[in-house]
Amino acid sequence: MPARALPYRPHNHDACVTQALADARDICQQRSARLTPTRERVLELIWQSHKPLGAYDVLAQLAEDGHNAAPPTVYRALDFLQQNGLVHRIASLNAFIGCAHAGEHHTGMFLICRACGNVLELTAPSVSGAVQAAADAESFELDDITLEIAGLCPRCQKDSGHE
Amino acid sequence: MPARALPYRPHNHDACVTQALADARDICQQRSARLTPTRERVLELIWQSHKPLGAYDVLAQLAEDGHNAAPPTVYRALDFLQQNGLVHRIASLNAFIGCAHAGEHHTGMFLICRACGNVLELTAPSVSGAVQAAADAESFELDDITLEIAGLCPRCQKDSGHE
DNA sequence: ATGCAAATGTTATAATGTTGCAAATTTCCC
DNA sequence: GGGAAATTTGCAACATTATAACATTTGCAT
Repeated sequence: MPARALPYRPHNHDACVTQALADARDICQQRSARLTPTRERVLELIWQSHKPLGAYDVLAQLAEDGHNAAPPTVYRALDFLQQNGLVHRIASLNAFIGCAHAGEHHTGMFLICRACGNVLELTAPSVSGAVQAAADAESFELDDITLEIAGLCPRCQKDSGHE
Repeated sequence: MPARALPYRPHNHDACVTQALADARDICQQRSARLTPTRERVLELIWQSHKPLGAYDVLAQLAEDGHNAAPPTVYRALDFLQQNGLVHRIASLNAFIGCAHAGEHHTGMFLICRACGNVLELTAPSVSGAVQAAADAESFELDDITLEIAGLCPRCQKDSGHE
């Protein structure tokens, strides 16, 4: 039993957050990258759910903290977190989500439920392999893959049957 | 010899444009969708190269035509063209590119050269298959795939060796 | 011709993201 | 510890991308 698809199931989400923050601290330690309070707080905010958060949403939440931040503060924190593999940007949504495989050197693939908004990050070697092969066939030197799947998660498929 | 990867090679680009416009007229005819002058002109502008064009670039070019258009004009034309499978939006670039397989019911995969900016659209059944399988494995009902690969095209790989 | 639906025009505004520079903080080396 | 260098933050202004709302015009069928 794979215990997969956490975002789509009820779970103790505090554990997600705690784990993510602990991982982040470890990773930054290892790379001697500075996980400053603002950066850590932004990461925590991003992790508050499995729905991607826009930069301006983060900004608004910081404002609720009493932190009177401007957009560059948020974008810089997000850049840092991306650089260090702690969050991903979802291009099709202009939003950010906590990385579910921080540190692991992976190619993310995102299943985005257009009903509930939750996102599941997968690592699918067969997909990366096929993409790599397709790029090779064109002699294209692959650098970065954006792979975002929109659709309906299992839970929302059921829900749509009987409103 | 597959004669592939047209965008990355010298070619008679006027033929691309002519063909694209002819295809568009056919397709719109079949679907009784109205390819109005503005829409057709926007499509032509998008096809002026194999580099994706931003909505505001299109707007600027329309302005050069003497067409004093506002953003909604362009976005509406682009929406129409997307609806009818004539252009694709590249989410990672916020830009639009002519569809290389108009009418064919395909899942686009885009190889984006970060040096020259050209984009090659591929149809790779093995990739779509792997993606579909990965989605199935999570019981996710797939709706739409965004797959954009950034990297270096063959030509630009060579060029970067000897400035 | 008239009436309806689709398409376009127009104005304003929302949402997202960046630049540039100054001030503060941390690091690192002596 | 002291001080130069580098990193991080604050801040103001601005750039880019996209949409809302409503009026007007056009195409087309009756």
